[in-house]
Amino acid sequence: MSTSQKYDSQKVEDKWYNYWMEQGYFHSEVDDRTPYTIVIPPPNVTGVLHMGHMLNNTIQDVLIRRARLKGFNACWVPGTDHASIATEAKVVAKLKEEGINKNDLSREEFLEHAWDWTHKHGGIILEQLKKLGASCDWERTKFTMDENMSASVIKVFVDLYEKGLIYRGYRMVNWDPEAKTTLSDEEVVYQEKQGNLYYLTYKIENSEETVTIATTRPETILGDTAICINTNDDRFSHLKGKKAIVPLANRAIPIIEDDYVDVEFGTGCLKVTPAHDINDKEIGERHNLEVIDIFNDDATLNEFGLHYQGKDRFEARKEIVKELESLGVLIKTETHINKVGTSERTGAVIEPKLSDQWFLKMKELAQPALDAVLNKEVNLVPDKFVNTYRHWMENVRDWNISRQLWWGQQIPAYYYGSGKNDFVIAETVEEALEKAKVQTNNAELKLLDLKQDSDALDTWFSSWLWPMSVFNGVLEPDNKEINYYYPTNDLVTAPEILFFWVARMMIAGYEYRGEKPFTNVYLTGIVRDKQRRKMSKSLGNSPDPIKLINEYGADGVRVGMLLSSPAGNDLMFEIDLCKQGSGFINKIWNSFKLLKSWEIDSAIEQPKSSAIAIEWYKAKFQQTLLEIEDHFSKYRMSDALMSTYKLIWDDYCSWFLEMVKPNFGEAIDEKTYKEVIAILEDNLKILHPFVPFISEEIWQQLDTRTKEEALIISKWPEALTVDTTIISEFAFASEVISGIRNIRKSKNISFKDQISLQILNNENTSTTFNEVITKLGNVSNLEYVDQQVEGSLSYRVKSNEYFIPIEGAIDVEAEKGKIQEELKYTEGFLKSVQKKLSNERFVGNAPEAVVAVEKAKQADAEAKIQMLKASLAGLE
RNA sequence: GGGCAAUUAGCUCAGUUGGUUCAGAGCACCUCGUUUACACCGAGGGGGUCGGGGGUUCGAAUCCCUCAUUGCCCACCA
Repeated sequence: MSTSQKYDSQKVEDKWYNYWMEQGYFHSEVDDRTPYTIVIPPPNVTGVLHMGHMLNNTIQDVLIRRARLKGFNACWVPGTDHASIATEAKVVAKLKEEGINKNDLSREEFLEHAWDWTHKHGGIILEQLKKLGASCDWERTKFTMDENMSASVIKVFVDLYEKGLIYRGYRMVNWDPEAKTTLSDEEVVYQEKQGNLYYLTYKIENSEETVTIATTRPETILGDTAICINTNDDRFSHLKGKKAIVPLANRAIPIIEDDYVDVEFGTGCLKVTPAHDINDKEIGERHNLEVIDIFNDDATLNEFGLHYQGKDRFEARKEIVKELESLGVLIKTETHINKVGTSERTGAVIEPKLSDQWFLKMKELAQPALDAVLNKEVNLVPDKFVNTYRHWMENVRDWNISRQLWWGQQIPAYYYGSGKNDFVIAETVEEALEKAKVQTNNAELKLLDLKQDSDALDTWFSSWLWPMSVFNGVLEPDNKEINYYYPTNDLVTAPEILFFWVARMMIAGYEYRGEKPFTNVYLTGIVRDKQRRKMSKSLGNSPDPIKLINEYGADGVRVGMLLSSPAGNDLMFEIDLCKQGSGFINKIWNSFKLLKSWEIDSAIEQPKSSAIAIEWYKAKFQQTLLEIEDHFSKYRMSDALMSTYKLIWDDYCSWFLEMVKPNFGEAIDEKTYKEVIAILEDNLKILHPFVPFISEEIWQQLDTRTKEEALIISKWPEALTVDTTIISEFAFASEVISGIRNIRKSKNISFKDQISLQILNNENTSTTFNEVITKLGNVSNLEYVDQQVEGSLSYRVKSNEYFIPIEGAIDVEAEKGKIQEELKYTEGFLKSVQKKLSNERFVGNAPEAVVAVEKAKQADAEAKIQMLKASLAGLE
């Protein structure tokens, strides 16, 4: 074996990923083992991998690989989401580039384009996940518009309708004028925007009087159908029962009274536009007002816009303001900050709009999903999200599930007439026909007489079934896969979609299986740059994950992502993290190179120090493993990684390998070598979830492995409680060695110059201690002497004292100063301890153990003071 | 407007019921060092009155109050 070989991450990673795929290690089938299941949060089918996916999927892969090693039947189901709005927008844009207008296409033609696009770009992101090392069961890859998945959605829709939970309603909804569709409340993002508050004067009919109102949207006066004053506002009581004239439109509208009006805001008078404001709509309903919708679907003004007809709402606003100003109607303009709803997808300003939509009643459905979190049947990690979740669930509102889009599952409502309620709901058009015949009492009805609702369902109405539908658990609720894999174990996703997706999956899970969809929800943070800006394409601050992988290796990037990302905390990503990650990979690789370079000699007897090093490392390993298990059990991934990192770097490389390393030119004894290999193998097992590639590479280089013996399916070491005596003895010894290093350092003694060490008062030491000192003493170029030499440098560890005689160059005064300083500190320390012990209230109230500790401190300090005084005397 | 969380070293964060090991880790920084795996290295080092102020207690980073700042979520005030 060559020792000069450099680690080539790209080559190694491709090699092992292909091997794992070929051997089918990622694939899971129902068997007798306990399942461990994760369903991937399906990325948008036409999306590309970004840093958020990297973090998210790294965590999932760590969990799934660890579960696999722990002997579970690990199943990670991958897939993609059709993402109706996002994908449809992309397809529309692409068609536009080609000079094709969506409106000129039939639904079927458009869908053909959309499928083309999906087939062309779909799955890119899944290929990218493979580069990261994601060990998904690719044979199970699903798409939310697969036939079964869509059929599940339709079945659920019909079922919920029949239960009376889905209804069609004429309601105020969020209208995205760019995508020309409604959005759910969750898809609206409120942004603070600087706007204006315009004060407009309306004339009172048949009078010289006027009334002034304040509005942020002057263009909507064209849709005004009332002026509203507060019932108890005396300032305006004289206007009661009169009518005001809408400027421009010159319509007379009633002046009404309602408690809704805030007398403090603006002028205390409110213009009412029921078609374009949810509050106005409610007032309108209370007062039976006319509703005038002034907008087209793209938010240009319609015929009620008078001479502004056809103009965009914001353009019209500017012009109307000008006209109102010239008419003397606009009497004042104030700046005003208000929150404007925008579309999560297109960014367009949302227009509240009245329209017929499909809704799902949520209150009753949500209850079991709320209870599940409150009684810890489902754990949110970190649990700070429980409050947020509860608040949302307790105030959940009906879900607008219809979208005026084509890309998605079409709503299974079939109209047989033009009346509002002339429809039936059915899974297929044939069934619909039968139902319609019954409903209309018309046996002559034909398929052609039925017209399916043109709307598609909200994307989340398919993804909320994901944990069930990927196992076909909706269409065949009793199939063996769903019974085995469901409920899944962990869900890893972003808190942004806690309501969009997580909550709704729970709702669907309880409704359709009477059971939670997953036990733990790990909510990751948002990946940000160093300036805390969210990483995004538009800001250009997001590195290309694939480039990162090429440069630092997937293992390196995985470590980088996990180094600083506690659950729920945002990750401030910078390239340095990947450097640290690849540095760790390099360290692992080099430690392996060292081991490979050793000559093995079966004739050599095992040195005592090696035996001790092995015993110590095994204990240290177990101790750390317990720590790691604890971190994992609390989903503290960074901590689990850091414990592993330090175990490997500090304990294994810096101490253990130094201890067992044969002297230059010598061979290693066979017994030690075998133990080192065994230790390395255990190391590789616990490293594997974090750094799957390099760990498999080394594992396979160590021995010829059959396909049943690959690291990926080996056995995770069992965490045992061990006697930690040897660990503390070793720590004592390493402190002594550190003392020598310190002196070398402070006296500028080159490593090449051997130094002597004399030990005084060698108490509290053990065989272990002495062996470690001897071995590491060699490494430290140390020689032991028996007698104390005049003018030695000294240092102390516990109550032992160590002297290093150095010819001539000893500054006695400096030595004395050092000791005096230490003495002073120790005396001060002793004083504080004594004070505590002489405090009756402390001794009376503190637990015995605490008092005992203080007493021990006192004794130690007293002993040390004596020793220091003796040293000082020796120097005189 | 309502609610929730946070504030510990230059940065990102640990710190479990107040008390052994309570002021820590990683990174960054500074100094020194090519000795036979690794300069993607080794050995050292500096650095924090635990956001401010009060209180409870023998004892507070930890519990209570208050103020300040930041972040997140929710909400129909024109």
